[in-house]
Amino acid sequence: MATNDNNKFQAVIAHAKEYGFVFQSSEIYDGLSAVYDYGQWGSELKKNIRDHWWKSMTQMHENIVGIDAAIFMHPTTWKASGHVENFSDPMIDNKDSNKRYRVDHLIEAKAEEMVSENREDEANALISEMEQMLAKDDFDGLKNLIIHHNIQCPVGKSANWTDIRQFNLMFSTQMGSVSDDADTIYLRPETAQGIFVNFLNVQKTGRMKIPFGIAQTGKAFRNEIVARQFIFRMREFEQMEMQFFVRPGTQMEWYEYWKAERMKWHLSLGIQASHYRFHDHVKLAHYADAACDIEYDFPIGFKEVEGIHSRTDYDLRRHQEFSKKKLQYFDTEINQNYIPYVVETSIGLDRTVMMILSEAYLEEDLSTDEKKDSRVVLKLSPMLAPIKLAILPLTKKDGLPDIARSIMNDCKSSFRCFNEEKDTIGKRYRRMDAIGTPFCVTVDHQTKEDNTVTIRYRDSMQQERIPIDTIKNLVSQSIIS
RNA sequence: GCGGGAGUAGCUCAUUUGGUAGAGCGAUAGCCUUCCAAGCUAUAGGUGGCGAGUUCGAGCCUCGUCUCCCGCUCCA
Repeated sequence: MATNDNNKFQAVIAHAKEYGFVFQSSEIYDGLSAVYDYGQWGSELKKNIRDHWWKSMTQMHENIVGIDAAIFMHPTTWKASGHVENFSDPMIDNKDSNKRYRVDHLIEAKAEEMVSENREDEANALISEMEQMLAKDDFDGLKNLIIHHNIQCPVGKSANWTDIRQFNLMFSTQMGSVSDDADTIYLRPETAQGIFVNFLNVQKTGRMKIPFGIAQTGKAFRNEIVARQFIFRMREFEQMEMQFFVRPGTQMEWYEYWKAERMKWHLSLGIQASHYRFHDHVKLAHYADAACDIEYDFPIGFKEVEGIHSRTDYDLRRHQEFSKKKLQYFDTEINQNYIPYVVETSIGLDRTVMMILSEAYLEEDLSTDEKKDSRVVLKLSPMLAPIKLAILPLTKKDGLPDIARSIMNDCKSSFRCFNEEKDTIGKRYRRMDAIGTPFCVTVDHQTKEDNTVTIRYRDSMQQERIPIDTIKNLVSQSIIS
């Protein structure tokens, strides 16, 4: 069921800041809008998610290899991909209702209205006029079109419009010497194009046979008009993408395969199946012949975390046109040369962090008849937890810290450990709960007698005695992805 | 970006009609040595988001600016 619990969302955000997961960028300078930094535990969590994805996609799929392409790409890349054309939508605001609209959406709505009134000819004329103006970036002309046809705000029925403004979603910067006059380059708005332009390199040097995939994780940048909701929509964000190249005509079976495969991965994170759903796209992007999202039930409702798109041969075909290089594959099974079709899986890493935190965050009431008590716990999968094991001497005396230290030294090359002597044992347990540490072992006086410690499990809060020399293996087994 | 709300210590908040800021929790050090937060002592931490104006005097009034939250829009 979709929940809409804004308090929980705010609580998760506050917790993430308080316990060193996520900080606002440049906070001492009042921050930078919609840019965030990962702190000491957030960066561990994020890295663990990325590593798990990388292993699942490459190591566990013999026909998928990874690359790491640059953020800067030749400017023509973005002409070929369609981003120059499609990533800058003219917008207009209504001064009375304060609503903002995409100009093309407004005019298209008017055209549909005309069609419903049996004025098809007028509608077609309007659309073609609009398209000419859009192609020329003729904003004055477009505004005149809106005024001339008395297009009103759907909400307030007002025709009191601002001027039309362009919002380019790509960040640009200058580079020393790019050929000709095109010295403006863009920060990539998606990682996918780095894979497409390397298709031939990887296929030939890796002797890859279709079907095969290329995976990549990395930063992408979008100058969002409105970027909000914490790390859910950031201007600088990280994607984990895989482009799977297939024989034309087989794309739908691979599309279904990857829908199932990616959902399996999501469930491996330890998230309830009922918190996920597929959302099939009805209106498809210009490059797709099928598309869906995997949505997670955030405290603010179901939101997209991952997209799975059947991109046809659009990208490779466009790059072939613009680069004039043959981006084709000779399929010896059917003796044919073709441009491969592509099925893409594209997941937002930051959104996944947000998802994991939302799922794991729990405020538990531990009150008994005698005493009121509660705790905040992150029930993270051990595989993802920033710290795997806390090693706590019960007291600072009697040599207990030395024993704790030797356990620490024995384990820390295998996984992230944490050693702490301060405060009461209960307080230390609760602090570990708050950052999701799955295991705590406590060194007490009995340890000196028989080399055992108590291990305390985060989720159940139960304890049991185990020999010191079994600790490392127990924790190692639990964190295998 | 537009409209609405907000910004005082790490966190949650207080400071009567403008008279140069306090508490609890947290943190640090020590005591206690205790297996599930909230025992004792001490210490640190704020030019009141930032900048300007009005005033003898601004946390409080005015303007600008930055950031956050809610709605519109877009998407990974």
